[in-house]
Amino acid sequence: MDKKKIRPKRATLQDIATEVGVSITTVSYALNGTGAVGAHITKRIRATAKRLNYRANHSAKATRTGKTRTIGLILPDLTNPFFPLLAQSIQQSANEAGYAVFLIDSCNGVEAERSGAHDLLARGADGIIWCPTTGDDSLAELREEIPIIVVDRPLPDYDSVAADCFDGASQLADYLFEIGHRNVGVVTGPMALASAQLRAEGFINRFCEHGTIDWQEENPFSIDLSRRVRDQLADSESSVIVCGNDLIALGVIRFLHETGRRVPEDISVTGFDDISWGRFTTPKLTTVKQPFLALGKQAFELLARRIDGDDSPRTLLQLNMAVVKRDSVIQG
Amino acid sequence: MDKKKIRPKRATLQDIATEVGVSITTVSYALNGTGAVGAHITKRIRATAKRLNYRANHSAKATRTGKTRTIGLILPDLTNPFFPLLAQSIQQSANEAGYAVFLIDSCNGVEAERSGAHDLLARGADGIIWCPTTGDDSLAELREEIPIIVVDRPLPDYDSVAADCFDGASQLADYLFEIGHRNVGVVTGPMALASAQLRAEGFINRFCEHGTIDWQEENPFSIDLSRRVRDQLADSESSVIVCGNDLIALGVIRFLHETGRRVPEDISVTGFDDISWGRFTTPKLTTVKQPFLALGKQAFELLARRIDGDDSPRTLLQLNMAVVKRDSVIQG
DNA sequence: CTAATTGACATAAACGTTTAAGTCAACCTA
DNA sequence: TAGGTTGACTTAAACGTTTATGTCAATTAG
Repeated sequence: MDKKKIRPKRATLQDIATEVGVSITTVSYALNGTGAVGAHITKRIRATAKRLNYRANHSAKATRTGKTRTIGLILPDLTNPFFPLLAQSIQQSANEAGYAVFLIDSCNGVEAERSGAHDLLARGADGIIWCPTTGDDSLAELREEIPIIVVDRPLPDYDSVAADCFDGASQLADYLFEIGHRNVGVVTGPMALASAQLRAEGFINRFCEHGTIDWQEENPFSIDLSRRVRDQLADSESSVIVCGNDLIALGVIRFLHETGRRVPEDISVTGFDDISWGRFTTPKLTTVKQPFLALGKQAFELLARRIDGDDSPRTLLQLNMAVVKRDSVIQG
Repeated sequence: MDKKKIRPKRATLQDIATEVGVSITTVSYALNGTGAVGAHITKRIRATAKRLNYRANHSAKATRTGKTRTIGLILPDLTNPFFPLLAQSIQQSANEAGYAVFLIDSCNGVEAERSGAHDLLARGADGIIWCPTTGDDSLAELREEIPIIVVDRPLPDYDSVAADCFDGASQLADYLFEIGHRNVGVVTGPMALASAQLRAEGFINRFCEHGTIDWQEENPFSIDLSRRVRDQLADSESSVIVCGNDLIALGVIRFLHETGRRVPEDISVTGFDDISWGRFTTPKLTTVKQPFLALGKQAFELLARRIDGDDSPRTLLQLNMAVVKRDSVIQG
């Protein structure tokens, strides 16, 4: 007769209440530990809740409280292994605090970024952690409506949590200089992104104190190299190529390999981020390590404070980086 | 005086209603196009909605309708590049249908899998697409409460959408035989997983018709190789190593390289999945291609039908695979 | 011994929606 | 012209919670 297979309706507070013989209120108080309820009744309520397999209706709770204990995480490209690591660390901190995280891959699209953020808002996320695809402030219109933390790529007018790329790049410069390199080629990331720019400046400022930058070229944060970069590489006589991130470095190593030059025997290469692939390539990649765990933790905690109403001034949190010495660099 | 910075309260149907001078109901009807409302009023309602920057309160809608138009996606490990690709394709289909997707990385933990699913249920997801970490049916208790589609790794008692790994592996066997290989070593994935098992069986069944399997060993779907696998590889005199997925293949190539054997000159290697890294390694990986787009599309569409109440019998959907011939294999 | 306090519960309003069931005028039909 | 139909809108109940306020007995204070 009735066509629809009845998915047994979820138990509600009401069900528990009638079963135990108390009011809905008491059940709510008992389960949330938010009101004065006798020990005995509490025990019985807990028991029947378990027996009826009660699970709170989050939507209802949300309409009442206006809080969903859900945060959104908008990342540019899960295909870049940096981001899954970041996502995992954020997810971990969030889960520990009882938040669920809603991960959205904007696939490097500003439009997807915007619509994803709107979705999050519509679904009632309490806050958003965002890594901007471009340098654009594409979420400007939402800034007043929901707390947003920008991660990895500092953006003006937002709370930001990022590794101290400038310093990390300086450390890399020191290291390369120490082991004898004096001439470098540089492949930066897209200079519109703060993170790419800071890396480039940090390195160049320091290295120029004693060494020389043979050439500098821009490339997307991708393993695919632009024509211009390939041309520069083909002609380069630098002893080391410094890359804006690991992906670029892998692309560079691959190109050098294809054009018959050995890494690191003929030419050294450095990356940036320390994604896991870097340990498994040949040669193993020398790079600058992102503090993934700390990054996720700090970003989430800052967001949580904002959600709880903290309205102290905008923050820019910088975390330390460190050079990871592996095989793609030898003495210059 | 009042400490909390007032985030301007979101506009509600009520606000629009009083502004226009009609009832809440009319506004709801007009905005959803679900009731009979005059053209003129509709236009005015739309206008003021836009002016007040109205965005529906999704939680409230959800408590009333019981639908959130949100689906959950539980994947084992975003760090494995197969999954971001899958996630992107599911996300695309879902977004086109007006669904948001809630991505959860279970980090290969059964417990995280379970708690993630509970979170989804609590947040009122309408359905779940799940790729099981192990062969365990860890979501058994939820099967009656929410539609669940298992993807990539068919599991009994669930609707499943997966590539036809058995057939794909058979094709690979045909190809290798055709170009002259007669002796292979096989590194399978964890045989507890249906996908790993089907790949192994599909290959072995077909290849054994004319060739011989020198040895077979199990390894996690990871770039790290177990001691046993490394030992087998060190002694192996097979002309080709067939791997359970691309990650394993990359690990194998790396190990062979470290132990002084050239790929493919000395020994050929095949992968499975066709993750994007495979195009950028040296040598480029010969593999069997997953139909990512179709996989995501079919999985989502099946889920959507279930959400809409379709209760036809359980489905197992198999999608075609194809061998991708690149550089890691030469004639045997 | 009375009055104030406390502990344990209940009542009822509220959150922002959707939707079944009215209402009421205007139009059509016969 | 009486009766029915339609179109445009409203009323009010409902979804499953939370929470301010109320009630009433038992305990405590003076």
